[in-house]
Amino acid sequence: MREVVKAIKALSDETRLRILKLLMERDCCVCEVMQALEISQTRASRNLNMLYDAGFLGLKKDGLWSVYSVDREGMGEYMAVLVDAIDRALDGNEIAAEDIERLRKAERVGPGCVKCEEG
Amino acid sequence: MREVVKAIKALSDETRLRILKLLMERDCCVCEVMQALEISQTRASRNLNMLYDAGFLGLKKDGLWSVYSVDREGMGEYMAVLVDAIDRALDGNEIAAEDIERLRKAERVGPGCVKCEEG
DNA sequence: ACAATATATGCGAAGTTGCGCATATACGGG
DNA sequence: CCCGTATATGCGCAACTTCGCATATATTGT
Repeated sequence: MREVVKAIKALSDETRLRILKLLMERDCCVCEVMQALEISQTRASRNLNMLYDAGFLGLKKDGLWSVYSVDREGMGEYMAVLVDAIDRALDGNEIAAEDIERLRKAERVGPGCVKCEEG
Repeated sequence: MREVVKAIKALSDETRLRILKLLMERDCCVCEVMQALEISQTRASRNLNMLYDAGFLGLKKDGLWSVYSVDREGMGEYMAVLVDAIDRALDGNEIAAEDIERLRKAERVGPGCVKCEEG
């Protein structure tokens, strides 16, 4: 029961839903998530970690980068169903679409980059 | 997006997951939920209302009683998927099973009843 | 109209969450 | 080994949540 609540709590936040939807598009490192969602590094890192901690995401270190991905095999069966429900619920959502659009232009650069200063 | 977050937030609490699972067993009035979950009247009423407000439950007034039910037709399609996921996740869960067991012995009585005083 | 009962709600206290700031950690290049 | 870069984290504050108490509201029977 505790685990189930934890999983759902991980999904009960707009930032994390946007991240999850973004990662369904493709795997991302923290700085790409920052740019796509136009949020701070702390915020991106923390929320990614919450989804990871709840078991929704996989993490692969690639040099300096932490690359997160939606881990459909690793998560419990009911969690995959939850992910599908969210995917469906946010299909065509404007905010999510804008996030994905910005992801296209994102680069693997960090806090000091021009794009992040602008926001 | 706001609606989706609201729906998931409504599910992100142990009490409300127990209530939802209980109502999948059968429709209940507030006092039955109180007894089954061994929680206060305020707590039962408030959490039922949150699930109702998010669109998961239907409400039918029957005299003095407010009878809540899982409203699969009324809710959005993705919400029904969420409900199914939770049903699956809590299948065989001990706490949920005990709630259902107590529901069998529950009666339509209110705050002043012996059963509620005991808890 | 009044009493009894089932449910809803305003308010406040205690706990939790989200997140910015500053800083720590980890990694690769020179 | 030192520096620059990408990510993680301790701390603290502001906002939000949960829930009990007391009370309000609604409904039924007399």
